[in-house]
Amino acid sequence: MKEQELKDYLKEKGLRLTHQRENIIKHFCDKNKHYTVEELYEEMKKEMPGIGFATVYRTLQLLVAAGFALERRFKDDVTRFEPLHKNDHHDHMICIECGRIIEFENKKLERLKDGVAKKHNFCILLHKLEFYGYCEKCRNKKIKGKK
Amino acid sequence: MKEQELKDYLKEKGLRLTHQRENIIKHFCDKNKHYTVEELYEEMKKEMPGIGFATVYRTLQLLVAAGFALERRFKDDVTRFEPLHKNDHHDHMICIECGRIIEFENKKLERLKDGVAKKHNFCILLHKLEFYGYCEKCRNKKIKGKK
DNA sequence: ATACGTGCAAAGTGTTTGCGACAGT
DNA sequence: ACTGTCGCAAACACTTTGCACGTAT
Ligand SMILES: [Mn+2]
Ligand SMILES: [Mn+2]
Ligand SMILES: [Mn+2]
Ligand SMILES: [Mn+2]
Repeated sequence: MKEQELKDYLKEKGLRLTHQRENIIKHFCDKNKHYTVEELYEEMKKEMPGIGFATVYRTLQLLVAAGFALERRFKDDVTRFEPLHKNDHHDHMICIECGRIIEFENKKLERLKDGVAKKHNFCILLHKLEFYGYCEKCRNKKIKGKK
Repeated sequence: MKEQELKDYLKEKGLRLTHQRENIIKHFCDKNKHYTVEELYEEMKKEMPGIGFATVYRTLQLLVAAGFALERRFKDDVTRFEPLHKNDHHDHMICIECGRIIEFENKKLERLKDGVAKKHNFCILLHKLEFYGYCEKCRNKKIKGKK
């Protein structure tokens, strides 16, 4: 379980398991969301009214350093964090109407991407692939609206 | 020629061709670079010592609105602008060592991307594809360094 | 007891804007 | 002359950090 792994990581690094960290981890790690610091901070305040923004901020950095979260930034230029569930890599489609984020993975696309990098003798370490447009729901709404 | 097209655009919109705009356009539009506002501002100061940062900033916005430049943002989170040469679409590989940007286009990748979007009933309007890693030069340097 | 962590507020950074003076038409 | 534009400086919108106090170990 994620929480135990985290505890081990903290111990190994000589870091402490505070109530704040424990609660943040419990709240964050099993979600499937792309949180801004602000968003997570707002949710945490409900459970721990005194918690500080900086604590949430620093705990997210910690989770990234520990390999339990990923930092992302989409077109709105706000830093977001998502819990890393497996060692899965995925890319994103973002609806510019409702903000919905659809995750996808496509092996063929990944292979093709690696091929393109190789063709340019580029040693690819990471990549970013994002689609922006309308999700199914919003596109349907648009079509209806026009009638 | 680009400059004439711009003049026509300005006239059509009731906007003015100032010395600042003229010089910025001359300097920027034929380059093949991805400028931050600051970078272009520094270069423009050499030709027009009194020019203001805000003028460069607003002129770049104007060029984007007019369809003569594209706004981009890579991993360093600074807004960049590149002159739009044809109606070409391209994606980028960015060297995390030297900052070199390699542009590429791959029809197969684009088609595959559209297919993936379609599979998810996502109406794709724009996309971002960036590779980060080492360019050929920097990768070779790294290999030599290790010997 | 000893650091590490917290909450607050301040500082940092790049982006954007209000405004009075200036200049293209 | 009439506006649009300029340069400056201030405002913004986050993100990051310093510090005195609190707390896990
Ligand atoms: Mn991918
Ligand atoms: Mn995701
Ligand atoms: Mn593309
Ligand atoms: Mn480019």
